[in-house]
Amino acid sequence: MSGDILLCDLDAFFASVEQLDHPEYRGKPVLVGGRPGERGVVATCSYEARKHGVRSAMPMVQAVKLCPDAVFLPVNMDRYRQVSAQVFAVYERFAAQIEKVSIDEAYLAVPSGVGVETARKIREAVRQELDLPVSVGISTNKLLAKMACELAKPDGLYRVAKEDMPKIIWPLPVSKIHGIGPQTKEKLNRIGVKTIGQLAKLPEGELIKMFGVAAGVLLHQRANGNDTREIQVEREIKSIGEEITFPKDVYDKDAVLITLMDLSGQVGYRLRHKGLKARTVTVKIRFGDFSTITRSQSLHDAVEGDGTIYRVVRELFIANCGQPPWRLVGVQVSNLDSYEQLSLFQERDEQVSRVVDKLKDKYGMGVIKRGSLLLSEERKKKQ
DNA sequence: TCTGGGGTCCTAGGACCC
DNA sequence: TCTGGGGTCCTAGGACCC
Repeated sequence: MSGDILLCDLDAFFASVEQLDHPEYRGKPVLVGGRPGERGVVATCSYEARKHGVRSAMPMVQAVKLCPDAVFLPVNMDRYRQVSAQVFAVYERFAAQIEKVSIDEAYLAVPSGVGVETARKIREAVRQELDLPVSVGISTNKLLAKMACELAKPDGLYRVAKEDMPKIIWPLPVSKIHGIGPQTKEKLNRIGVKTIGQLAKLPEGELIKMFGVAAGVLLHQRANGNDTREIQVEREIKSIGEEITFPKDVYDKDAVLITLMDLSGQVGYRLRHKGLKARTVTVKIRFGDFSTITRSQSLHDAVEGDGTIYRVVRELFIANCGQPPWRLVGVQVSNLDSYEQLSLFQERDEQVSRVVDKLKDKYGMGVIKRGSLLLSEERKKKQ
């Protein structure tokens, strides 16, 4: 299948939406993320903030030092999802095949040769109708479209042809390749490989020795601009999880269990809404020293009820919780099966969970907290 | 400086089976 | 008496991305 691939990436998306909703923030450094002074990181920052050295994923305390006069805002995910849907509706007018990568990023497949023209129209439409900047990279495969988009930012459009590789792509550092993170970069730098061009000339066998077959072959291909990944319109969900970092480290096991019960409920709710059941339940524990473990259990029968999920979570936590303090806990389900029709003998827990879901749908997530029930149960057990 | 939350994919070892 | 080889599933951890 040949054609043009576009990567559309909304610039500083969360910050841009905030500047859209609050015109008084335009032209100012805007930081969206955790609250300053508390635990948390920068989710997105406007380009005005980037001038001060602020980056996404940076701890908030550090960002405050770099840019104390910035506008600090919490993440308003519902709003961003809403705007994202509007943007994707625009994309649909210009491409039949769209792969949603994330809330602010999508690959579009368009006929060969019309990439630049389509990109121009998309940028214009998104700007006119939604007043948002979107950068677009154009090429013949996903990898090069992604790299082109990096060169297009901010608020631009850029096309990279395969023939342009040596001139435009090869001088760039290896870390610019999608999939090369800090570890891989460091490993390559140690053998003197700094640029993509140097990586491209390295024998494939060498890379396989260093990184194993899968990663070695991939690195060799990517450095040479080869990428056969197709646009995936429908992507199957593999796991659903919720986790939380406590505002302060917790020493009270019962308090952690209450949190785990709430997280189990949130995960179960999302699971049932997707029409799925899970065969594997995982609990994640991060300790005060930031060391982190995960413990999982696969079950004979797939589960979907909040109580069933929590029972496994509770057992796993109690058996593996080590010594306090705890910094973070999480609940994840995987090994997902699509949902079967209710049997006549469905568990009571599943019935209860569905009633709870209906209430949550109607009145919002906050309406029912089973945690408080748990606390009294835990206390009873102790007495 | 003190490190979020949502994911995907890969590796490696061990259990178990034929 | 000296212990193959392949396949699958499970578990834990790590790299990476947005």
